[in-house]
Amino acid sequence: MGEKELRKSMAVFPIGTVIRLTGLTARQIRYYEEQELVFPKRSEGNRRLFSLNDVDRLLDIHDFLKDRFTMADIRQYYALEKEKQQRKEQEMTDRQVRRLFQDELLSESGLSNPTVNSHNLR
Amino acid sequence: MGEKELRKSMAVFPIGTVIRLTGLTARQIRYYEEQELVFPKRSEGNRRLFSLNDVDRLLDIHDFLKDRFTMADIRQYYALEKEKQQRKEQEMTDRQVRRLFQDELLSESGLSNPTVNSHNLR
DNA sequence: TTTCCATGTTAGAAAACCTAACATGGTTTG
DNA sequence: CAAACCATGTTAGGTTTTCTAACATGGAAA
Repeated sequence: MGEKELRKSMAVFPIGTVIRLTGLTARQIRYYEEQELVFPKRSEGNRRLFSLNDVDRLLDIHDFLKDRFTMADIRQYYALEKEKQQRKEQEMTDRQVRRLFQDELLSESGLSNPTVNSHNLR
Repeated sequence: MGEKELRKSMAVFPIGTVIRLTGLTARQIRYYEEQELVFPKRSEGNRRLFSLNDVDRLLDIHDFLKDRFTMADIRQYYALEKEKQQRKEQEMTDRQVRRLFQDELLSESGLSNPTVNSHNLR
């Protein structure tokens, strides 16, 4: 995860800030969490902490609702999105594994400097 | 001001978040404000609200202090920065005024379509 | 040494947030 | 239609967070 995505996923906003940022009410935000559509972290004292991604998602949820989708619909939508994302990530690691394997072959066959593997470079 | 700078100057973080983000103590943060080095906004209920720019500045201030600069030094430094910035902005508006003036001349002399001024294009 | 400077600590009050419960006005659904 | 459901409003009582103000402290400067 890059620096930018990391910043966007940092849980830093208490609910009051999110209310100002989104125009939603506390009730709505808490209900969306109860419905497992967003997953804010918690402070030591149990106060909700939202990330920028959470804020985006809250706005998306509200748009869906305005378009007369139900919470269950939205939950399912995000479940599918998550699966897609996970397949993508699996593809990435598969590719990395193949690359590692290839490196091994190269170094063992003596075609490459045996003390240096390409995936260690940079 | 572009969209990005606008986001960075939005006062959205309560002090607790800033504490987590910077590692500074509440005492330090409040003292830096008392010394007029940062200027957080206030919520309706009088709680401090910081922007990302404020967070950056707090970290900078702390670095200056670690380098044994005094608050007065830092205050002066930022005063100079501000002047520089203001001169720059004045330059910009001067340039705009000259351009507007030029446009007027052109349109009145009939060299340009009188119903369209170039600074209105795009 | 005395003073100053940046920060720690404490106390009491107010704001913000928490959960849980009940209320309500539109949908669906039987 | 009546009953059930859904998204949201409202209220109450309790906890956490933040506020200001004041006094304490250790190291640097005068």
